Amino acid sequence: MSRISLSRLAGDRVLVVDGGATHETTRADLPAYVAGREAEGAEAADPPRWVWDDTARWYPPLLAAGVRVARCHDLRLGHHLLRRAPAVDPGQLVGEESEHWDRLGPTQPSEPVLFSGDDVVEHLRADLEDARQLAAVAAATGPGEAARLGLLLAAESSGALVAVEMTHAGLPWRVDVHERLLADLLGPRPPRGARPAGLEALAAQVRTAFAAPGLNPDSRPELLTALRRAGLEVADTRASSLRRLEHPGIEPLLRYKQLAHLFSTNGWAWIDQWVSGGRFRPSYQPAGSTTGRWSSNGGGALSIPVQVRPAAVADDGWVLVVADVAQLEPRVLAGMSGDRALARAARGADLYQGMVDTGAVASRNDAKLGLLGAMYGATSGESGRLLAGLARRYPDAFGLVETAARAGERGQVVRTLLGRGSQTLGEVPADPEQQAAYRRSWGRFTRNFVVQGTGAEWALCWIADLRHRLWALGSGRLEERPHLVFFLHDEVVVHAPADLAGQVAAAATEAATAAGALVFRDLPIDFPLNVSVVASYADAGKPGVATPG
DNA sequence: TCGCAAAGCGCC
DNA sequence: AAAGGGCGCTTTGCGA
Repeated sequence: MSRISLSRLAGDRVLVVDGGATHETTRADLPAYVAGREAEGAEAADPPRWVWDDTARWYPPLLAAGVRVARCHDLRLGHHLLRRAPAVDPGQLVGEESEHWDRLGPTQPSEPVLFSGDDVVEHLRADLEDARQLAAVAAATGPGEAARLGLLLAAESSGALVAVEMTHAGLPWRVDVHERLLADLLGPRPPRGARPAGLEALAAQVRTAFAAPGLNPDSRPELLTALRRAGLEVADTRASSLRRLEHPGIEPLLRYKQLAHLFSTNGWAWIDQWVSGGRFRPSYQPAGSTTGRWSSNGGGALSIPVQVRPAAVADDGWVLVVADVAQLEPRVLAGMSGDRALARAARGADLYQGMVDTGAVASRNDAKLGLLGAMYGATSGESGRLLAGLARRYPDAFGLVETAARAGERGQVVRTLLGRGSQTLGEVPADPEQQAAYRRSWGRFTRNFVVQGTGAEWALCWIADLRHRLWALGSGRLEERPHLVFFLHDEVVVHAPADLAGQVAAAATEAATAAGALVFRDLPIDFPLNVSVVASYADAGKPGVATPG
């Protein structure tokens, strides 16, 4: 496989290093060059791997020019990952310009790419950093570590490609449907700074019910005062607290809070800002979370509320294929711990039911409660009570999270299955009691880190594999073929021509199996998917069993 | 007047 | 029914 690195030089020149050969091109000529090498690679069934400082900077112009690449290596993500990887000697990453790579942050989508205050960072040599990263991986300590890290870097980089492609293609979004929904619930769009009529009417009801004529329901102190004056004892203004109260004003107040939230987070202003050309284009941040999960820094892609999902509608003649993994994290725990009993329970479509069927727990609810408690570090309540019994049934699985928790409490770094390391413990409080609480809290974090992080790795492998399968199903530009339009932790949405829906669904399932085999070689685990073929995202998962894991 | 923290709600 | 992990976003309230 050829590995071709690209670096920005002064002006609009680009340095291309292809093995031993070096030449220059320009930003304007780059798409044609990349397209040519991709075509050659496709013919030989061995596409090049493009090595660049930041996928979010190099890939958008290529896509805009109609050029899709098969694979890349994102040096920024790679550097960050390897610096924290316990199997890697950080000294391997030190060299010319390396301190700049240490400080490299994600590019902000709002930042104009051409303007940068730091000239050195703007012109880092990709080939030099690439050589260091390759050496660091090759020298990783421990059997199989280099291979696992290589897989992780490839998956992480592939995820970066997916992120840019999803922003490029966008999630199909029907503004007319969204606006009708808003109008039905809130009334017509109000002038800037004003409340919609629907909210104003509810606010009036609340004021009347609590005999508080001047009350602004958006103000927590004012609201608390009004509630107490009405004889209600309440510590805060959370909906869950309010729901416990008996008072005729509570119902309109809860309704007010719900609609006010919709208005401010996914109302007209949100549409103006994030939907264009019939597409919702959020900005994704691969590995934005310390566990390796993605985050998003614009548009709120991590929480497209159920309320507005009816507006996510496929184009005419197209469908949305929505696939999510049932109980991802418990399955990941089974795979990474090598726990045979839990793996056996994971064999069917419903892992929790599997635990009941093998006699480990009395009910499906107990299974869920107990496992979630183990992964999140519950200590008390119903969940805590179940832990001891489950720990005997699944010693390897429970042992793994328990070990991670103890390590975290001691201030040690923990790692995912493929080798991502956790950050180090922060400043520990001096007060003994506070210190103990802090350490326990950190232990809960590291306990969850190993499972959530490995789950993120499985998901990256899943979408990386799916991306290739989708590309092969069509022809033409990316957005003319079935393509990913949304990804969130354990769920994907593919926009596809209706006649390819069956093949897309099959591809998603095959990719899940492939990812399981890649990540959990020794103990392959089933990763059954719930797949829906729908016109609107809101209709996904309707007839199936909804059991987020 | 600005920036930040907390509250509160949404997603997995 | 709530608890336990990870996030983003908006508004409010407060201190500089």
